[in-house]
Amino acid sequence: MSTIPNAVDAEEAQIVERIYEAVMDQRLAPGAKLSEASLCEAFGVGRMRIRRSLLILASREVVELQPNRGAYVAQPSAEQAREIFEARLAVEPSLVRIAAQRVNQADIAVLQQHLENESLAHRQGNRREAIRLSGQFHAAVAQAAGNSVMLRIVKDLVTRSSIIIGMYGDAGFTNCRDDEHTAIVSALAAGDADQAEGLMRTHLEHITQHLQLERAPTGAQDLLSLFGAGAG
Amino acid sequence: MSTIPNAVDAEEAQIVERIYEAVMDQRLAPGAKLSEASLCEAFGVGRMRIRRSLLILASREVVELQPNRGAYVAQPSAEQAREIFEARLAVEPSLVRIAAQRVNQADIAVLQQHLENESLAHRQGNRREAIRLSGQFHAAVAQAAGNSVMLRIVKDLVTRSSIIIGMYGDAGFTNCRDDEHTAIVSALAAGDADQAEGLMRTHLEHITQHLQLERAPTGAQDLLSLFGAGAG
DNA sequence: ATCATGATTGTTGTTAACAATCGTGTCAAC
DNA sequence: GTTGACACGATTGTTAACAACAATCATGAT
Repeated sequence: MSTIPNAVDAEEAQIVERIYEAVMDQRLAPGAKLSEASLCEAFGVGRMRIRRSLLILASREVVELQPNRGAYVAQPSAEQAREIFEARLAVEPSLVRIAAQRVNQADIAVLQQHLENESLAHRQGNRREAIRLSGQFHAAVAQAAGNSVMLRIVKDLVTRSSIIIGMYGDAGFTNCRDDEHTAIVSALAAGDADQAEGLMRTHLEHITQHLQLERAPTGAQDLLSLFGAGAG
Repeated sequence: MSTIPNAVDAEEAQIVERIYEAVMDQRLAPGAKLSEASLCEAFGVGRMRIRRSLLILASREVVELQPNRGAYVAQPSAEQAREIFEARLAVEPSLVRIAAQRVNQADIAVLQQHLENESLAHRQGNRREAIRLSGQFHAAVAQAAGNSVMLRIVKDLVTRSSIIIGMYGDAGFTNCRDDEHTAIVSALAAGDADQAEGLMRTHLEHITQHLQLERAPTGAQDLLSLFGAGAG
């Protein structure tokens, strides 16, 4: 599902996508520094590519560019967190309604496969994969709705949500409860738009309820071990 | 209302914003070429700034970056047009509902001032200003809703809508009918969320109905006369 | 006359060196 | 012992020159 920015360059899009995913499954903590030199080494590309990638990520507000200081993984404020989840509550119920009216058998199969993968990751205790898939489920719904514009919007919101959950979420709480995902897919398979919309709304409300919007940021990390030498 | 991208640089943000607005009020036609040299001359800045600005615009899909060919104002396909208006129909009714629940007297005053300005531009026959304000009304609603994340989303969608209307719209049709805007503001002032939502929905459906999704692109233009020598 | 071919020109992409800025550690003064 | 200034090192920002690519136009063959 390479839902990368505008078709600037394949290599560049891949860099953006990998940082995106690293942020999404919390391998990159909020506030982590993304120095140009480290990224150059990690991805084995010139400084220009890194610079452009960081600018794209900044324009999506996944990283913050501090002038003369460098790039850092974004640390949304409590107010921004509120706005992001309010946006999701405004967008995703409508989105799943659209999906319910448009899905075909193949889309359902894809979603069910996704549920399977989520369940597997949970059973295997693969926390990172579970987090990543949990977030990507919402993007998969957008994909099923057949609207790439909304897909992009949801993907950005979900990624920033992962950061927020990392900052303000309960300790053991990952991202979503997958049984709620299962219920949504069931409603989609039944073509019940009302139910799907309602389930999505309550699902998002559940996530929001597990946030404690008074917290402190985390630390930095090592980039080379994440991206360098065949890790993707 | 400087709702520019991430706080990269004031000068850069201004360049992005001005191109944004030029696209929005159709001074820059769909498919118009944005050569680096012309923009450097027009804005009086180095190539690097222009390059970064174009990348930001491309990541918002307002311009298209063709490798080794340059930057062009985007030309959304009929399918993309459908998706964009479907997204607006999914987002903006929910947004105006939020606004209805949250607006205070000052917000209403701002919106009414906006209606005033729209009306004035219409009466004066200032077509460009009318188009610009007509689009910005929807951003103003997002502002009234107090959600900067959704403001950003709506602003991007509205800008791309302007391109679409330029490509696929009826001849005399500008952007929105401002009496519908007036009705929405009235509903907001009355705090009637249901009515506001319904009015926004029908308003967007009206716009969609005035599109003829089978057309050809337009031509190119002169950039220096647009941005150069004190024109903004 | 039309089409293919090749040089030319203009534009974009890339690189590397340089300049500016910020954070840190050291040293002296209080 | 703490605080301030200063200098050093590291990182980012900028510029300019160069390379690569695409479009255009002229040329010549069919």
